[in-house]
Amino acid sequence: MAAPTRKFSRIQPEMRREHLVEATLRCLAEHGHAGVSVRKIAAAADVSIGLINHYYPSIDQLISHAYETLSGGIANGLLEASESGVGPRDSLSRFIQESFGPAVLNPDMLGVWVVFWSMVRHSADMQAVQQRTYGQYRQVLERHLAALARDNNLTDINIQAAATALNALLDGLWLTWCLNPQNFSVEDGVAMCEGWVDAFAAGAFLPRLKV
Amino acid sequence: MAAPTRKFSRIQPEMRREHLVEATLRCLAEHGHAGVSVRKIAAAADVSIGLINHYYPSIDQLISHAYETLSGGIANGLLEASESGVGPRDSLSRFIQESFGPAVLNPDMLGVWVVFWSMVRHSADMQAVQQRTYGQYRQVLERHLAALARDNNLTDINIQAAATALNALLDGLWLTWCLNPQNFSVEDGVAMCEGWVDAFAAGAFLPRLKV
DNA sequence: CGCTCTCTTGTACGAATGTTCAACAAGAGC
DNA sequence: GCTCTTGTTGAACATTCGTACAAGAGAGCG
Repeated sequence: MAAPTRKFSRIQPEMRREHLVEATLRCLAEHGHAGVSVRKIAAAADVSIGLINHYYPSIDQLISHAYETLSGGIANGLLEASESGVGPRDSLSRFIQESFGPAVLNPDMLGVWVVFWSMVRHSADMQAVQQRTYGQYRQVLERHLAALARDNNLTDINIQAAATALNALLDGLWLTWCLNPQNFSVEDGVAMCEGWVDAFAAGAFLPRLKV
Repeated sequence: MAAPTRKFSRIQPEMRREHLVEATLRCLAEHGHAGVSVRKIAAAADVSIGLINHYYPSIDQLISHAYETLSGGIANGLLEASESGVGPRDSLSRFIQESFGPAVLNPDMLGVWVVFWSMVRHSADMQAVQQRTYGQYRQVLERHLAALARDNNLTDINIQAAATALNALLDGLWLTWCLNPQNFSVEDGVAMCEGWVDAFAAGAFLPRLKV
């Protein structure tokens, strides 16, 4: 009578890992820190509890892998967006626009990042991922800022510090907005960042950021 | 022979609450999210497990109280520091200096704030504390920035957006530094913020931040 | 001194946690 | 069609969690 329903299906390890990471991110976005749970993630991925530990010896490694995946995805999005610009000034505008896009600026995401940050201090793996991805972000900004400085005949400026500042402004606005989206509008956020880049191009930061 | 050692001592409710909050902050700084534990906090405060629940019906309320205490303390420190300045420009410098002082810029603190932020989304109490304290920070910045704008004959500038941006720059640098203190030096951090204020005073943001 | 109030203690309980492991079954290879 | 590999399952374990609650003990007051 009842057809013997398939109890589970096999998937290639690579696919399964991707599948688990995706479920992890969904779980963290929904439950925040409470989502760091083998059982909750297993339920979100619709697999058994044991399968998680089959692929990841400990749950920390799954979280770490999810961190790397999310960071890499966003870094790629920002890189692609900025590369599509014509000239450094336009590239920076696209970087800013993408930073305030729905994929990045999302209150649900705050719950995810907060989990990651909380683990950076106690996990060497997470520290490594953090440093690598932060380096990626800043490197992209440094390249465009350096080109912009050259275009505007700005010399002896500390590009690394400038990229750090712009990145911090973006991060700070992101954090502020995620904690309470009513703090400011997306347009104002973009305007504040664009204003910073304009000021940079005009040499407004030169006196403080000499190399 | 052995003197009957006192098993515990009574303290006035107000003092006890302060004592518990202090232990909570120490616990969060040391253990991060794992520090959100009645047992760990009780051990840190050297009291019994039950006493926590005597003063706080649920642990969330203790965390919320700790959030309010820490935020209020830092807000007071920043307010006092900035009030000691002569004129708006100096006040802002002192605000910046204090923001990069050891009481605020401390990697241990990141673990504490991360716990608070993670609870903001799911707790109305925490949301209320967040909005109140963020308003305090920004209000102080708005006052000094408005005075500085007046001194420099800048009109029709969106002071609220400017305060948001400066606050975000401070927060973003704080976050970046706490995640990895080797990202930049404190002096560079101060320089980037001072540079932003200089650019603001020079009217560099006027085109983007018209009211 | 003794009474009383309540601050404080510590056990108890059910629920949820991460990890382990033996058993099952899907699907490729022959 | 059979075998074998291994992806997958789910029960079991010790641990930790937050909260409840009855009993104990400090300290002020009569």
